[in-house]
Amino acid sequence: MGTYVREHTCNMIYELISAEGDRLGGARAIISTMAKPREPDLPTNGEIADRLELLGDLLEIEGDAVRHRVLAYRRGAVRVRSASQSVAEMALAGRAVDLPDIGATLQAKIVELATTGDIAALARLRERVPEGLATVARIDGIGPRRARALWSERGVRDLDDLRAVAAEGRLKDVSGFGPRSAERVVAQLESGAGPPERTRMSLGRATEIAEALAADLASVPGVSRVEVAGSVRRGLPDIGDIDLVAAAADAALVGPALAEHPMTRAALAQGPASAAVETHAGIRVELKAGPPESFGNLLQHATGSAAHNIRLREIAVRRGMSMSELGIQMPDGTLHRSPTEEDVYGTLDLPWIPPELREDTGEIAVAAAGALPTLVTEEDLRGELHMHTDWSDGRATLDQMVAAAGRLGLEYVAVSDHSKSLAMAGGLDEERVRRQWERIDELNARGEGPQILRACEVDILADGVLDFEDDFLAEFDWVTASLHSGLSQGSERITARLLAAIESPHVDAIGHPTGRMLGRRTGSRFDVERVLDRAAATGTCLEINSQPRRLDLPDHLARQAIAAGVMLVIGSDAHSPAELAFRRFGVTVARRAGARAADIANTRPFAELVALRSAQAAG
DNA sequence: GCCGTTTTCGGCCCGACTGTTTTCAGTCG
Repeated sequence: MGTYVREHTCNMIYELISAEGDRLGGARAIISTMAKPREPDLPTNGEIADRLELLGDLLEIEGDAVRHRVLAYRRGAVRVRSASQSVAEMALAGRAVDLPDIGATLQAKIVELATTGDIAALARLRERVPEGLATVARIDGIGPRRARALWSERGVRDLDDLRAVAAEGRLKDVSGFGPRSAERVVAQLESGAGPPERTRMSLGRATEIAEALAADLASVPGVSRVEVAGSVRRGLPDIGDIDLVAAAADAALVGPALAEHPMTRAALAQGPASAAVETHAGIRVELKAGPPESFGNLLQHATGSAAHNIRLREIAVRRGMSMSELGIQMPDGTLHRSPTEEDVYGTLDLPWIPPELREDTGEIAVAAAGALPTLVTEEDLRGELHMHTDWSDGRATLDQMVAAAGRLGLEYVAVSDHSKSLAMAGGLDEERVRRQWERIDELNARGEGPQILRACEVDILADGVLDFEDDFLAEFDWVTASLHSGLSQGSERITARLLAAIESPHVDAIGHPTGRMLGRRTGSRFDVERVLDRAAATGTCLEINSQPRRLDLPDHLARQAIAAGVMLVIGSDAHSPAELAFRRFGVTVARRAGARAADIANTRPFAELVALRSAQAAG
């Protein structure tokens, strides 16, 4: 019965998603791009998106095109960039039009790019408008109109021309420019040219800064509530800016408090309803403030994503309403203000949608059908199955780690230090493992605190052999197998190593399956379809590693794993007591993947986990 | 250029902040 309901709900969601036009179609996409090598001569999604964007930019700078035509190119570019399949392949098969925002015209242009290497319309446009102006227009405070003015009034065709004009002090008389904006452009050109790459940081670091600021601003007199919004609240793995919202009787009080905060390096903007600053950590913080009566509207608006909000506003418009951060203008002209987000969504006849799902990937249709899953929460986690002690590369003792897990209310905890081949991390050989077990047995004998599992993070060696013999592995309560070396091997070898571990009757989970490190290295390539298929068949769990630099599996693969019937585990990979708190980020990834508690193995009591494990050993 | 639970034509999300064209356009999120 339970199983039926679960699968039925899952299928329903999947069908709705498919009906939405493959917006959640990461699954098939990843399979096709990772299972077989992409045709080497086809343009990547990024290259296609760059061309479409350039087409839109140059059209806009030229100034003759209908504004919405420009926007259509830009929307198409965004959609192509975020697509998880090869859009060139899709276009060649006539299926790119299945993507939202891609029509017959854009598909034809993508086919043209894929087959001839260029787009004729773009080539003609380049003859009329200098390509370099697109870069000029991307400078902070310039934009297409001013770029066109620079071109027509000063003959500026690229960044170098702009530098020359600026150096001669001939910027300030260009229409649209005053002394302030000229100064701003000059400053940018001097500080290393071009549009600056804004600092990005991990979700973990951004969350820390955002929550500290929110707590401090909440104590400002007259402020009743401050919440973290934006991409931090949606749980994206890497963060470009921090959004905060405040409820205050007088909104104008909050901005100055942010500007004067010790973390603030420079104020960027300041108005009665919003403020922006840059912190010493180099990240931009946006603050919006409003009255408590419409706090729900403000929080919903600032949480985004932009695409999700646009979709909602379109729904509102179709019903004769108009939606903004101030409230929802009803058909009779009154402004309906919502103190809570539930009321905002309710006004559109939708259930509240968890922030982690607000990416315009089909979640609104799922919500409208009443088929949103109840997502897993941190409170659902009963045990920790991946953490280290100072027996290997952890920074705290076994006793300290176990005690910390106990304080978090965990029922069971796996002591899973590295195996012998990972010498760099002080990996344990069989003898040291047995000594560690003696200590575990002593602690368990006391009957206090969480149940401690004999566990390990065993290396999957470069040839696919596990770092411990089968007989020895059989003695552990929980075995996580991970790749730590040879991560750049080809897809075939990585796949073979993962499959070897998955097929072992003693391996319970695969740790950080892709090996990605955010901002440092992309994950290993492997045959996702085969790995998921065998993991499901053998009952081997795949880990969502909660370390902010890993977050691995990534959300799209976790979603695909759930659809394939694979059980997931959320592991902190903690190397200190404080890092056990990273579990919240693993939970966030799981939620972005649409995971319910039932999809996560360590939401179960240990007895059930043992049953799962013995079923696997028997099967 | 895209798209349809009012539409295959006629629309297309919304407001804040900044600087400058002193009543608003450009830019941004």
